Amino acid sequence: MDRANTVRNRAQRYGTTDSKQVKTTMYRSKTCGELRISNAGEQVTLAGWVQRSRKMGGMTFIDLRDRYGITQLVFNEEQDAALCAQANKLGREYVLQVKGTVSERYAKNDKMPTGDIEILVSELNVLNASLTPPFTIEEHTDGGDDLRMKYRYLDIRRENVRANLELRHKFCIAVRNFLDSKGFLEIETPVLIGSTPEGARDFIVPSRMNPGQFYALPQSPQTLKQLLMVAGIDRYFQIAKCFRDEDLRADRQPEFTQIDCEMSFVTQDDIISTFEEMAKYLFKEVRGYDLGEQPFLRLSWHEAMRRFGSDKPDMRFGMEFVELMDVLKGSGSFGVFNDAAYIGGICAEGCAHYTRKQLDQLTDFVKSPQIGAKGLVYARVGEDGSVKSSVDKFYTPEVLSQLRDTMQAKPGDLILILSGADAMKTRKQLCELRLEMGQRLGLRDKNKFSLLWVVDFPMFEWSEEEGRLLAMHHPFTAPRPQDIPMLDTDPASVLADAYDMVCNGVEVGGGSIRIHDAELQAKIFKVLGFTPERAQEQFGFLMNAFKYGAPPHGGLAYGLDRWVSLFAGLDSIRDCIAFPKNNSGRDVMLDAPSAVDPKQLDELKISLAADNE
RNA sequence: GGUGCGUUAGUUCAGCUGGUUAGAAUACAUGCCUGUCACGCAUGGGGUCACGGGUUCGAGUCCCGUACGCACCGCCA
Repeated sequence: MDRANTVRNRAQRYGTTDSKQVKTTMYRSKTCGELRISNAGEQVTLAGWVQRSRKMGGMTFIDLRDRYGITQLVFNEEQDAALCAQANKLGREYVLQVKGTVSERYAKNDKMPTGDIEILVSELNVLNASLTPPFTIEEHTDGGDDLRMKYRYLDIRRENVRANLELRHKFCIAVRNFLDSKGFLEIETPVLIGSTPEGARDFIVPSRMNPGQFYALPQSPQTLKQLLMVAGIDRYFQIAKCFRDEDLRADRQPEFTQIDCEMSFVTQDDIISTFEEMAKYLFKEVRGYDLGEQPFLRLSWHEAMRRFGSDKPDMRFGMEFVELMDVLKGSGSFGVFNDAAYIGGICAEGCAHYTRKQLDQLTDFVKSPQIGAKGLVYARVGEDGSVKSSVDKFYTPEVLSQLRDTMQAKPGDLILILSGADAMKTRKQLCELRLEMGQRLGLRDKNKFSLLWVVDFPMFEWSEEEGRLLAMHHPFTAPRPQDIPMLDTDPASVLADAYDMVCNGVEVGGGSIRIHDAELQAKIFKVLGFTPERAQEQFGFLMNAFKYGAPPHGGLAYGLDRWVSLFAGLDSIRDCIAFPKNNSGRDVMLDAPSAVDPKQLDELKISLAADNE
């Protein structure tokens, strides 16, 4: 890959800060990214870090780097032997200030924006020395993740990490511009709030002035933004830090950022159209990607599960599920299918040539512990339309032809089939297989984006662990008005006025119409297994507020880290967070969390269990 | 709470079926080199093979445990 081109493309794509915006200071008159051939002859002062130095006999070249780019410095022994000797002593990442003349290069480098010029240095100040960094400060570093996190301040000097942070900045500016133009007020809500047991585990913070009592950090500003609606704010947003004390993943951090929004006097359609417009604006403004005029596709949760086995389907490619119960159950002697509660297939176009080895790999994939399928049935469609499958001996050619026709498979296609006793579980397994095939066929292009809304989520889901219904979204979500009567008769079938925005198989935002009626809210808590006393104790502040004229309201929250990761094509949200936590929730740079001084614990009236000391 | 993979030079890694003094690349240091830009060439220093235990005549290599890292499942309203 041509490195200079990727740098230039990224600068265009991300709208990297124009270095000319950076004003002259005592330390420098120009940045390392802005000088061009038109500046030849100018006297300039630059400051930056030594990226690399090259000694060629009596000449020494140093690449000086700052946030804006790299400029080559040149020292010539014949012209100033003492200065050249000084330059030869400089190590990587030394901080320099240099004065000199911009001059046209004898040998130009068309791979870098400043490649036509160099600085003939007349004065060199070493502002600070540097130890040899533990990994190379380059786009393709030799450092592993752990080491990069420990020395994150060096990692951020790398052009691509810095570009991710710049992209994040651009994103936030665009968010503020859009929401401001729509009349939203940015309002900060507290970070020290009360603990609520519903949902994720809270991070808790002891209160010195109230011994034995604890604040909690918000999992989201949900209830506070609803109170702002009661307060008549009408349109609110906040770029809000949220905290959840759960296990981490590549796309999950214990503290993360939401674009949290709420609106009054709106229906689901009002919210969807507002935030769809916002999504299109952000894609165009920040990513330079045109999502077109068409409204996003909307799928009900049940339809998404039926057709893709997921509530966040990747719509960059088709390969929809085809249910095969009518075709394969009971029409042959294959016991596995005859006992199945669900049989579903996907059709991989042009994959009939897959070798036995490749098919075995796919079988191993679906049988792996994280997928957990029992086995994989496949059927190849030959060029003459004939079907050759792994279950040939159980079915007549007529049934297999019917399979081909039901799957709408063409000559050269490969049909992959999973079955199981639990329809939902099997669909999820088939979803994983679909994503794997999409990956293998190159259909999950990081530069292509496909968005949709998933709507009509179930209101509740059954928790085996707790033996009760839990709110699928959160307990403040309004049921669809037509489903409210079912709260008494069949709560598990009630659908919610809730919606998720999904991009490329990633949930990038979610929200709902909220309950604004104290009685309905009390009823939901009852369905969730709260006694009236406990509901009042934990959520009384909200239900009481509803009694003072709460307007109908609803909202949505975008996951900022996920948006930026998608825009930058990152595999992990860590790469767009300045100082992320590792897999175990540790900050390896600060070595946090850590034990505290016993004096601090005494002040808080906290004692630790013996086995923790 | 669980599963898988990993831990060897500053760094990224190789090291076979257990067998003499543990290698490569890169980084670092020194020297040569006047148009390099992944400069080149030569020389050199650099290792508690994560930790603890076990098997064995002998362990970087096999076994058990622990710690740490990454990915995933559970969990994440």
